[in-house]
Amino acid sequence: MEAEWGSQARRVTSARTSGAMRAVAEYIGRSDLQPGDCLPPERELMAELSVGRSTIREVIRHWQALGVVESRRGSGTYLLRRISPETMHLPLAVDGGRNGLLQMLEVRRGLEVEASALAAMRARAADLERIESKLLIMEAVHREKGCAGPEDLAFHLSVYDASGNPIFNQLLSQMRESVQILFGMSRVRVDFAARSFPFHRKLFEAIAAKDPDAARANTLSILAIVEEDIKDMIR
Amino acid sequence: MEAEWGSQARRVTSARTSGAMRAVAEYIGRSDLQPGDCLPPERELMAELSVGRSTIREVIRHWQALGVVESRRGSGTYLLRRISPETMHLPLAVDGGRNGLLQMLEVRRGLEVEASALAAMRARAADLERIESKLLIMEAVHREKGCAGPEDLAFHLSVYDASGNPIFNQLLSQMRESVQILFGMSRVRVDFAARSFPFHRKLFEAIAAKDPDAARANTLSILAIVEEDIKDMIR
DNA sequence: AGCCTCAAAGTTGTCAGACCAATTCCGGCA
DNA sequence: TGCCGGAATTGGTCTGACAACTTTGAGGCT
Repeated sequence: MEAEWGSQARRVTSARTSGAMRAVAEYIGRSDLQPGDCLPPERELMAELSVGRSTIREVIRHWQALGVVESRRGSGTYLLRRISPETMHLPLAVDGGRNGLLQMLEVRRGLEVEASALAAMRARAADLERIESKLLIMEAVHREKGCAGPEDLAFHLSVYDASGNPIFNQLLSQMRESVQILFGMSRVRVDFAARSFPFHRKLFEAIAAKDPDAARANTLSILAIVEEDIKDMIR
Repeated sequence: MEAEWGSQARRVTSARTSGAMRAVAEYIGRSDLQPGDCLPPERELMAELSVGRSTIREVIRHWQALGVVESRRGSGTYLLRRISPETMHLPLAVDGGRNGLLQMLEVRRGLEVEASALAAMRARAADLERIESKLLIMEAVHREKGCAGPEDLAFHLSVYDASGNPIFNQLLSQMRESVQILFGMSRVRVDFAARSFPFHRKLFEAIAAKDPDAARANTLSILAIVEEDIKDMIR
């Protein structure tokens, strides 16, 4: 027995273009092109798919908008991320300015908390080792220089990885990048988020103890400090 | 005093196209076009911006890929979401298939929990009224038919709105749609997630009591049931 | 041999014009 | 009034051409 749950699909691209889009996605999925490699030139794709060049260009523009490829004039079109025909794309529009930054931080909080909880539930010995090593590096650098930007990032990335869900890594990495762009040129005070420093060890301990709730709580503590400092800076 | 925090930006579009993209974004931002309204025809934009039609079309393809506009052959190009030149776009790629579905559900859990917590912190009287009315409708339909798909959706959407952060609505709506597409044609058992039904009232009460932690917990309860049923179905 | 210069080839960016296909609009007809 | 059919409008695609830029490699110089 079934019931309508409420949804609608619409055709959004015409036949040839969507066909070419699928073809390109299949080509990328089938080929062993790695990010950074060069796609075949437009004229070649055009001949291979038996479509006009404008159609090929619109397909490329589409993938470009989704961050899958990058075109360099005079050189070629380069793959940025591997995709396959089954890949789903969720374009996210975020307002610029103070407001968008704060909104994005709230979204990031939700993701970060869940990633930590998952890491606590699923981290294996190897994951814990990796996280702890990043933590030790971070603590050392922090003691020496008073801050530890890249090392902090490395620590959190290792937590995302331990969650076993690559989407968190992808989403949060992009959000961090966007936050820095909104900041303007990725420069911050040396003591940025320094007060969050002790909580990183507590987060690690919660993950090691396989305690999702404690991991959630400590992540919230870290982010509360980070967000407070960010709000200070954008004043 | 400053410190490098680690980031890089790159040029990705050429002069005319990016200029036209900005111009279209400005046009949309300045005009009072609402979602659903029709943009000027390509030939008109072409003349107005003094660029070739192919350039205009590539710009439109770009916004189309990002879900901002939709083109209908013979009719016109329609605005789906308002943007301005300051809007940032974070396209995310999610693997399809069973695995991708489960991963997406985990991401959704993080977002949904945070949205509920924010709603509990910020919901005003009008928001609570809206949420309660959706809840009552949902309960009524549920008692009558045994399920309440669209009404359940309406309830959750009102919670997202009460969070005061439109990104949650945008992301979660897209994820729900994607989940349904992965499901195959949006048809489910009539008793889908029926056991989560009582927790909806508890969630509302937590929000009304301005208790973020209770809101988090009840949202987790709802999602645990939903995820369990989904896992049953995709077996 | 090694390095520099520069022209040729290759590639993306853009324009113009034409035609097709789908939709919409409007006037005439019953 | 209401229906119908053709004209106008609009997006979709192809073709050919040229511009702007990068890469490559041959040739010459040291």
